[in-house]
Amino acid sequence: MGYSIKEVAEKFGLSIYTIRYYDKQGLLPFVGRNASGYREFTESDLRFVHTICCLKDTGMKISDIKQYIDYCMAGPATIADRKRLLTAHRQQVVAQQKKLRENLQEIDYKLDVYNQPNASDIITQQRQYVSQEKQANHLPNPFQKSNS
Amino acid sequence: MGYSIKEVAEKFGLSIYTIRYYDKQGLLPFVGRNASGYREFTESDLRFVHTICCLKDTGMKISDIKQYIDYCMAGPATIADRKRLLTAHRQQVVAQQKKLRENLQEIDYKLDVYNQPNASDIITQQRQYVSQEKQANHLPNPFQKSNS
DNA sequence: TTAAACCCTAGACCATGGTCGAGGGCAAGG
DNA sequence: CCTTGCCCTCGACCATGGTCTAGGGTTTAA
Repeated sequence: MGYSIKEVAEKFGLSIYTIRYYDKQGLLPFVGRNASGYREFTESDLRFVHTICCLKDTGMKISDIKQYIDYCMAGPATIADRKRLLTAHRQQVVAQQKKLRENLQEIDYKLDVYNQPNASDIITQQRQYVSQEKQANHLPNPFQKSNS
Repeated sequence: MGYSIKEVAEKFGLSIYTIRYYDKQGLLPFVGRNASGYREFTESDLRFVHTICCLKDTGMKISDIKQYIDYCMAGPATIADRKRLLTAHRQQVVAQQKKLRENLQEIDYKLDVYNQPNASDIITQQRQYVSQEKQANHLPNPFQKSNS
C-alpha cells in the first residue's frame, strides 16, 4: 500500500532530506499521509516525482517546478499555462544542448592537442608565445612564479 | 594594449564581480596588472578565460577548474594530469547530454499530450484515475483542496 | 517491554557561486 | 582643480538547493 519516503528516495536517487525539502517547497502537494502522519506515495505520485526530477535535472528552478505542479493540481483549465511553461523550458533545454555540444568540441580539441605525440613541444611553444605577449605588454610572466 | 576587466566581462557575458571572484578563487593567476594595479588581459588571457567559461558552462566546479589552470601554469610536465582531468570531465558532459536527451523526450511527451485536441479530456481522466487510486489507499484527494 | 528501524517537524547549518557596498586610487576632459 | 568613470581590495551579504540535528512518535520482532 503505497511507497514510503525511503523507498521513493531510493527509486529516484534522491536523499530523504531532499524529498522532505521538496515537500516543504510545495513540490509535493499531492502526497498523502497515512494514519501515523507518514508520507505515503501512490504510483501516480511516483509519476509526478518522476516529472519533477526530469524538470530539475534539466535545470528548472524549484520555484518554476512548483508553478508547474500548481498548474497540474488546478485542473484542465491550466493546460495552456502548462504548455507555455514547458515550451519555454523546452527551449532552455535545447539551448543547453547546443551549448554543451559546442563546449564539448572545445574540450575535444584540447584533448586532441594533449594526445599529440609532440604535445609537450606544442605546449612549450604556446607558453613561449604567451610569455612574449606578456613581455610586449610590460606585464609579468605568469609562469615559473617566484615566491617573492 | 590589453583588455580591461570591463571589456572582458562584456566579451564573455560575465559580470565584473564574477571575474574578480574567479580571480580570488585562483582561476586567473595568469592575469597581469598594469602600473596602476589594474588587471590587464592579453589575447592569450582571453583564450584562457574562454576555456574557463567552457568548463564552467559544462558544470565543472570552480575548484576543479582551478586544478586544471594550476596544471596549465605548471608546464608541460602536467599534460598527463590535464588529460586525465579533461577526459573525466568529458565523460561527465557526455552523460549530461544523454540525460538531457532523455529528459527532453519526457518533456516532449508531455507537450504532445497538452497539444492533443482532447487534452482536457485526457487530463480529466488522469485526475479521476489519481483520485481513485488515492481513495483505494485511504488517502485524501489532493485535488480541489479545501481550506479547512 | 524494549531495541531497532522507521517516520515526523522545526529550524539550524552548509556549500556553491556569486553580488554588492564601503572606502579609496587613477585618468581624462572641461 | 574637479568631476566622471573607471579600477582596486576587503569583507559582508545573498540565493539556491540542499543537509543535518534535536526532540519526539510508530511499528515490529525478539
